[in-house]
Amino acid sequence: MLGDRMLPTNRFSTRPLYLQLRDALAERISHGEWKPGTAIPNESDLAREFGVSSGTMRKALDMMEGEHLLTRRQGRGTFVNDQSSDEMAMRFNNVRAKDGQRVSGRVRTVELTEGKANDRERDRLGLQVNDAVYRLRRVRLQGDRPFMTEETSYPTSLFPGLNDTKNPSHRITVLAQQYRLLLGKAEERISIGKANQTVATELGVPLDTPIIVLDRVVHDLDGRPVEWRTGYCNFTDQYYLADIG
Amino acid sequence: MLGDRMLPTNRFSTRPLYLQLRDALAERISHGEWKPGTAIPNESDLAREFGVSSGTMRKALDMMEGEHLLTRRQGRGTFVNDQSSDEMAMRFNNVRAKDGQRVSGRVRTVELTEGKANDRERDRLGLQVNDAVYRLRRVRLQGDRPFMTEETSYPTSLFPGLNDTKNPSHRITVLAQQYRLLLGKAEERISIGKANQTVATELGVPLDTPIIVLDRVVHDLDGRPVEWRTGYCNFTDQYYLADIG
DNA sequence: AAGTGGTCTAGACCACTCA
DNA sequence: GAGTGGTCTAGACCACTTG
Repeated sequence: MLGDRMLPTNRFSTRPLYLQLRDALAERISHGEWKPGTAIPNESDLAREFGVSSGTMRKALDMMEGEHLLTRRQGRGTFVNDQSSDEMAMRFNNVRAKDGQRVSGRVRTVELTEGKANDRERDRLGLQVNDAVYRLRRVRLQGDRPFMTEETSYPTSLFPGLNDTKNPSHRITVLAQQYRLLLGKAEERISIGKANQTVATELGVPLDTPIIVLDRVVHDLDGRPVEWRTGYCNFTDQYYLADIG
Repeated sequence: MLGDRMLPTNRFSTRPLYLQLRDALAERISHGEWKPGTAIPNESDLAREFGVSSGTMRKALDMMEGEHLLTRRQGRGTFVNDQSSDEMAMRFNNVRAKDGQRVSGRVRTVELTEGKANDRERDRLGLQVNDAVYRLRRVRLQGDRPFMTEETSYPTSLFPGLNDTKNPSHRITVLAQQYRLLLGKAEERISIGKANQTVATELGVPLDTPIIVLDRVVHDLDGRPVEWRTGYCNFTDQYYLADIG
């Protein structure tokens, strides 16, 4: 029982305890109380601390493992995932080289600007009329060959001061960790298009070359849009791999 | 405890009980003992029948719900999913109309043939040199306009007599249910291509028109490939939506 | 009111890792 | 051998649906 200690769970709420626990533990991660890569207390200690049974605590921890916040290893412990690791960064990247390997490659940042969100940005990012965004243009290269040029928009409210950063990461997982956001799901729309002048120049292909357009929105754990990216891909040596589960 | 009754779980196996239970219950579905759309016994009755605690039985049932085999509804019961329902059929279809709705549309079957699996079929379907496949060619239409032409291969060993069927379903979920297969995950490779003569004719577009190529393998619950489909899409009014979890 | 799944408890024992 | 997560038990109580 909670007794009279002040803990972030509420016995009188109708929200299931294990969800309240998840929220409380997730907050410890996003607030930096539990740091990436470190171990957290074991299940029974946490259960005692929060005044719940270990089964209920386990349900919360298992859920968080499914949300890529934690990794549990039998005999070792429970660890906070480092979102800047390659493994976590690749979660949202479904572009593969012909050999099946995920493509990370080098990235060249072309431009960073700030402005009022336009119609499409407001739609995709769920913003209001006067909300502002940061816009980044980048080119991704495999070896020396550019295969994707992208335009990315971030709500300024979620990434304050991003424009003052020297080299803002091109990985949304890294940015999110720096700005203490926990990422959840994403969706990506894939269609076909033609290279306009800008895209053609940056990809080094003729004007009107057929290209793949990737339109991706990444959300945080609560479903709020965090990043909108439009990528223009010359998929001569790559393909997109969608897992259907 | 199991006592001396013969039940398909084994206390001496190292495989966790809840996984053995899942297998046993899945078998009841695939064998037709539990029919699509019907309710199965409640949790505590099942637990008693198998001689396990209700918590362990629950873990198996929850897992099967995650595998789209069952649907559980508080106050009502646990039901076997009907894989021929629209909802289940749409699981593997990520093609959307511009308005965001899933595209089902009409389907025209062009050709059904049988033959030895070629190199790519053996690769994608994990077949041996002398294994045979059924091949189906179809055209999918939205309204009166064809937007995808597809070539699909099925191992004959999994779909015996498919060539004698009058109108074999174009939905893998329906075929699987008819042939008592339980479906698991799928992966889809998306790339860009050009319409060859056949594709151009069937889609009603000029030769060499840029098209989206969808290369999909559907597996059963045990990970065995069940269907390989290559779709050639004229995505003027559609796009592909990938969920990233 | 009866029956269902959903949550929660308070343990026990096992499998695995590491000093 | 001490400590961890993974499995399993045998219940209790709650929320929801239906006759």
